Amino acid sequence: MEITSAVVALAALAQETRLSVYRMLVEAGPDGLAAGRLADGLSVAPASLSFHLKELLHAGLVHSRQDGRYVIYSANYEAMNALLGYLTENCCRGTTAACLPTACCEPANP
Amino acid sequence: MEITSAVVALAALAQETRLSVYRMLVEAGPDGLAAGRLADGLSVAPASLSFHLKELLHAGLVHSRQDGRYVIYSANYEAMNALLGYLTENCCRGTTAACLPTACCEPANP
DNA sequence: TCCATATTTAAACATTAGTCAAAATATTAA
DNA sequence: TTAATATTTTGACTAATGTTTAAATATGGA
Repeated sequence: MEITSAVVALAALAQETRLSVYRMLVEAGPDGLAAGRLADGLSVAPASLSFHLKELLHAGLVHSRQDGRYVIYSANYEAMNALLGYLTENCCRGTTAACLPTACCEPANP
Repeated sequence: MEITSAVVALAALAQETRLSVYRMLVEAGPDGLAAGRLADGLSVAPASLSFHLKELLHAGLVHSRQDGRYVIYSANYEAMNALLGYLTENCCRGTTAACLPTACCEPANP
């Protein structure tokens, strides 16, 4: 992963509405949710939601597909994993056993 | 984890210099690196680096400690893990077995 | 004490991001 | 075709972000 795309992805998630949308989609699973569902669930104005969904799309964090008059959004799990991998890459130069997201290195010495 | 602190952490990482600094610290391990080392390694002006380190500190992503005339920064691995956990929380409602960063859910259906 | 090194702070400036209101586009149903 | 629903686009406005230069603070050694 390139640092530029990591920055774009992180910036996309670094906003409360978008992070909420994203987490809703992560929880929803591969089937995703219609834009209107997201707008209702989060009480966001449609125009605002559309703006944020475009950011998430542009960052490659979500997919969208047209379904009749609805547009269904879903999380891009591959992108998510690539991002998490990028953040923890070469953690502690691999010297610590459990250098994974759920237990990435020991706490720093006090 | 609160959404507010997640947003602050993500915003802190959503900038090329800060992301580079952070990854350098993640790789360095608990011992950390002096500010000057980071500035040299990344060719960033000291004032600019200081600004970014403050952001990372404020976001809780790094620790700092004074060591003589140096200030040593190190990654806060607990904060990192909390953030990654927050992003993948309740992924696919738990219906998919391998719902973890290294393999978070199956790809969305095409 | 005085000087050099290490780091932070402050101020000014240009750039970018988010929100809102209004209008535009697309799809379905009557 | 007309009306209603779903979503996106545009433009205007305010606020926040990142860079640079210069000065300030702190530590260690001559």
